Amino acid sequence: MATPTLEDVARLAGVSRATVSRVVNGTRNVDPDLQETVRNAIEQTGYTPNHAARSLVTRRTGTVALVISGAGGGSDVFVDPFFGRVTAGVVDFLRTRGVHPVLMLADTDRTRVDVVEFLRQGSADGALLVTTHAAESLPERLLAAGVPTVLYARPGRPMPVSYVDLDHQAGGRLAAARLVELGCTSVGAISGPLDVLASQDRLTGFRDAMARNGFPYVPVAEGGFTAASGHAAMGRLLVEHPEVDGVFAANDLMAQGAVDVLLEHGLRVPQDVAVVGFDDSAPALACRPQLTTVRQPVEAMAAKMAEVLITSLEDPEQRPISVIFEPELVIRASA
Amino acid sequence: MATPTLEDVARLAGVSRATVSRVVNGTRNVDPDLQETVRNAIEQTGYTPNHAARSLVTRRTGTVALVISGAGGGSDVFVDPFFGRVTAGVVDFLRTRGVHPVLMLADTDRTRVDVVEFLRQGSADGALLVTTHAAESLPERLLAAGVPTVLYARPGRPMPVSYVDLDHQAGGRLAAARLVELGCTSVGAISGPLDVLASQDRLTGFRDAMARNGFPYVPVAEGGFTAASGHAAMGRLLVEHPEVDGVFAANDLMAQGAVDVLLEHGLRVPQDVAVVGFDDSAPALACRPQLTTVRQPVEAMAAKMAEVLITSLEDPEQRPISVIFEPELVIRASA
DNA sequence: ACCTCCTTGGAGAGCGCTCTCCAAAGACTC
DNA sequence: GAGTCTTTGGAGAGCGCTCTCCAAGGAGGT
Repeated sequence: MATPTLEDVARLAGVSRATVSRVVNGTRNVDPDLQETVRNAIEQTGYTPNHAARSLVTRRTGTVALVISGAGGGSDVFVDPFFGRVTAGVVDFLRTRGVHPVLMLADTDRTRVDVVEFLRQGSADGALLVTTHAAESLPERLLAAGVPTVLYARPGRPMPVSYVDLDHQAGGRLAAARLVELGCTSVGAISGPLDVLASQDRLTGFRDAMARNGFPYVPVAEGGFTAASGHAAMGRLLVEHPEVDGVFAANDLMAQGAVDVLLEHGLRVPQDVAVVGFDDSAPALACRPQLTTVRQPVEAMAAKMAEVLITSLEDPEQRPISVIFEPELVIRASA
Repeated sequence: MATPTLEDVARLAGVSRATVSRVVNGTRNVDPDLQETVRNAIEQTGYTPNHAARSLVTRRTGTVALVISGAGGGSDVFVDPFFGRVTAGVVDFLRTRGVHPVLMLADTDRTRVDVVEFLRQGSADGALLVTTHAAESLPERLLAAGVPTVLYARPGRPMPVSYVDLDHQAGGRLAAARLVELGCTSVGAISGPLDVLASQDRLTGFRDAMARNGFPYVPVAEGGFTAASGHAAMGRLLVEHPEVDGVFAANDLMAQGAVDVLLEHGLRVPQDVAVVGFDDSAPALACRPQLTTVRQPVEAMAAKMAEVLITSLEDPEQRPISVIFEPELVIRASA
């Protein structure tokens, strides 16, 4: 048996297609008795509205694209707990609005084109773009295609697009203040990739605050936001500055790697070297000692991002919005 | 300007709508010169096929639902690296086929109904269901609704549905063999939630193998697949069996929690107590000492799940398929 | 040269829904 | 009680696409 259509329900209920549509969508007034009849007919036929047909006329799909633009490496972005947290936040908000996210990875030019195509086809109503690299071209492409878009993180070049972001510099300052407070005399930093705005900002904030506290120079080793890269970066730092007694790592994964190296070298954390991480994600708690870290409320930020998109979908005339979140220092054992 | 339609392209190229459609979709032969003309017209108008319209007639959407049925708790399922790995595997395969996953959480009855509705509306072509609890009702609901479905993990009750799974019992046996090989004389197990088939199977396999090796009784503490629950379970085990020198934890997160407790009690791992985890996910590597663990090839399994769904979408007459993966022991430092 | 077969383009009928318009009928005003 | 306004249901025109059918023309067989 073919799936029942509006027509079938209408015939069974003895009304017009329009009336059934009104009952289903709750638009306009429909006589209560008639409504009852229609509902029965729906029940009896097991009718479900066809999404494609509806979508064709309303020009709405009820889905949004959640685009994750890990620069380098395919689907292994998911090993970073960051993306899981973003996903969680987005899903958490969208589900309250009956909207569903379709997950897309944009890591090559080909896939970036796919994303734009996808949106232009009207397969989704808008895009949530989580990108790290400042040079990412998707924001402008999406903008050019007229796709409602919200970014996680400010765009590399100024453009009229909504975004949510963290005050990364403030986060860097928080970390510096903690190390200074602990009386560290020789501090170093493990930064994220420097083509990522957030990395630059965290470092800038950290350096500025250190400078204001009498540390004009801070040695920096660049990492790649992975535990292994943090491990390597800490190793380099240690070779050049064996006297280091305070380290700021630009995310928890790298902090974890750094702690490992320190321990391997027989140094105690935090007694010999204090370590401050960034993000406050799962590794911060799993790490021994547990990490003192700068909290980024990823879930809340992601949820906000979804919220901004939904509102701008409802009112297309709305101007771009930006929401900046404040980081927070979470003191645990490592610093 | 309104978005261009097939009609616009056809008019510009001086051909019929059908011809443009043929060029776009590559169906049937079209004269090369004409093709060229049409392609130019497409280029010129900036035409993109409308997804809803196409979907309405083809009855295909090019998306599948990736349903994650964490029993208890909303979107925090993503803190478990397991789901990130599943997502990665699924995305990795689907992208090669131009199919996109829409992420859905089924944690309440309401959301379960939503999932079924979603599929019945034809918003997606099929469902990938990742569920842990044996009592999950979605498989039968989906089956009843005639939705092509593939499960990650065998269904709680036998039913004609495709699935991929791991030989969890073999995994349990692998862990047992390792502890026996190390000469442990008093072993305990931290199981997963016992309403999860995989937990039961891992435990059964472990117990059977231990029994065959002269350990008729193995004390068990039930955990909940989180680090905290592993911590608590290990604590209980230690109270009742302070002499324990070998532990099998049913996933890495719990193993990590267990190791923490052991260390807190001044016990050395693996010298005093050997610990074997399960999954070989990120925490296994992050843990100090790094975990010896039973590897579950989650990404490959998830990719296979997607593949099975795609093939059954292509051939709806196909009978259910099941694919069982073999676990593997990964020896690191903890055992 | 006639007939058949194959290739290729066009016409047009939907796919299932929403929504604008219109008409009918009841509720008002004065 | 006539005219006006306000409900509420039905008719029907699309939304943009695919795909079946048909016709035209060229190739091949006899």
